[in-house]
Amino acid sequence: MTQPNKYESVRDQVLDRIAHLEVGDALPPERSLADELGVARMTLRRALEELAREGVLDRHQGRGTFLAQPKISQQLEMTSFSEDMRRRGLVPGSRTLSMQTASAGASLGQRLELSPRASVVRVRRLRTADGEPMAIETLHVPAELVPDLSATDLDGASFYDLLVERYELSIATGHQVIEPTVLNAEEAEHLQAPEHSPAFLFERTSRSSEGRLIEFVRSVYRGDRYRLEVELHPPRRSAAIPSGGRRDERP
Amino acid sequence: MTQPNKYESVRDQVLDRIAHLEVGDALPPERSLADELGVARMTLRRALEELAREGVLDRHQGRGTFLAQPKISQQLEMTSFSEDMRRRGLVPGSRTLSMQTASAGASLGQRLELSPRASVVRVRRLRTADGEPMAIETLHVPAELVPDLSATDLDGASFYDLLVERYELSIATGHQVIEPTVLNAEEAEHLQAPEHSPAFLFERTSRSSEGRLIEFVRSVYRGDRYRLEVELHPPRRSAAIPSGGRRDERP
DNA sequence: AAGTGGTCTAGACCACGGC
DNA sequence: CCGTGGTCTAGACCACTTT
Repeated sequence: MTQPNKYESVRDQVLDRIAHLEVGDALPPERSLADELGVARMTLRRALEELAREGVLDRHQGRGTFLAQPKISQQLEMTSFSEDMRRRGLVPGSRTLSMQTASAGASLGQRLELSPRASVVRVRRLRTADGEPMAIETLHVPAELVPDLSATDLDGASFYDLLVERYELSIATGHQVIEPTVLNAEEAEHLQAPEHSPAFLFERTSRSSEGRLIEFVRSVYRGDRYRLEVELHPPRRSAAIPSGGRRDERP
Repeated sequence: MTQPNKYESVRDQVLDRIAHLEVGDALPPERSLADELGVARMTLRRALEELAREGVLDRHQGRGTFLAQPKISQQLEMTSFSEDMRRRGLVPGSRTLSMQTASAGASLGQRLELSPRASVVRVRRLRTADGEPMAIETLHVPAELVPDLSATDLDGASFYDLLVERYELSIATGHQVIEPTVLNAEEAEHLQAPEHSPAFLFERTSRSSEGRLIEFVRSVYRGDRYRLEVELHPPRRSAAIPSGGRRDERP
């Protein structure tokens, strides 16, 4: 039991416990399952809530809890390109276009919360899916975080895996801005798509669990091969800006 | 007390209770606040968790709970255009471009889970923010759900509010596909933006809590005025597809 | 050491679905 | 009616931050 919180380990125990079930099968009732796992029902429920939120389980009051159909649109999570492609049933690949180390400069320094004189590694990669060009990714990382990083390290590999395995850095949270754009001539050439054709522009900054800024990534994705799908959640009532205004009042 | 769940009313009471606070101010400790509101601490915590998830509060173990800076990036929730614009600090508006009722036809019938012969209301609206064109929205609703809907009903109003107030329909969940696109000549004219300039294409289907399909909406947003911001959450460990694979095992 | 939020417990009752 | 998940309670202890 290396997890600090019991409900996390309970979550994993539940996953083991239901590994042999088919989609649509019912789980044991909460009371029995809690008993079986030796935890309070509230603790089990916390684990089940997380699994339901992740889309693994469907819960219905009065009926029971069931193994859900695996979801495809678990999008906009903090996944790497590689993981994202695998979820879409494609084989991810990578070809490094350029790599250099230089001082951050004003604007990049600000984004990475570094001194403008700090050294930053900039890697430009063509990302492929099933061998076809999918995106151009420009990665910026503080040089001190990734000593001895070489271009071949990144060929065909997941940067996030490399961070964990070699530099013991793991990314915990991120902030991403998404805009529509069109391909310029150079991007179009790399991506083997028409110039001016629609594309996504993603700008992501990622932090470690300690809050340290680890990367700034700018990615351009072909609009004809890549799209986002999201499940929209229940409208959070008035919420959000509690500025004196009236809350919703029911008659 | 018209809310069925106590934690919902507690949530609203907390919002009232903190309405006069400035950003960064501390809330009373959970124990006192629970006492004051006459509920168990667990119930109060459920309300506080929701408010923290919505971005209204920041909570820090050992320090306290604080009124958060209003967030801009609460994106990709199931909000209406009107609500979305308000959150961005803009004044939403609407001008109905066209409205007609016709039979669904094959493809639209499929999307709306209707017979191809079923009657569907199609409304095209120009959506504005601070008076400037922001998006073109094409809404499709089964006609039987919205008897006597007229074009003026929708001028300047939120369709979702109208659904609730007049038709007693409320939207619970949705599925949205997001693609980059470019404006065609007609869209460009309505949106007062250059032809071929980047734009977002959203296609959304929404359901009531009973699972009934209520609407299919196709929206084109100006890429120079609208962008998405998302907070990326921790990578859900192996999860999601519980197909016999090993869960993460720590030594 | 004191005070905060975070977790966990054991049990009660409620709301809903199916028999 | 019974069994299910959903809510709520009162209290305990833990982990973290500040004094």
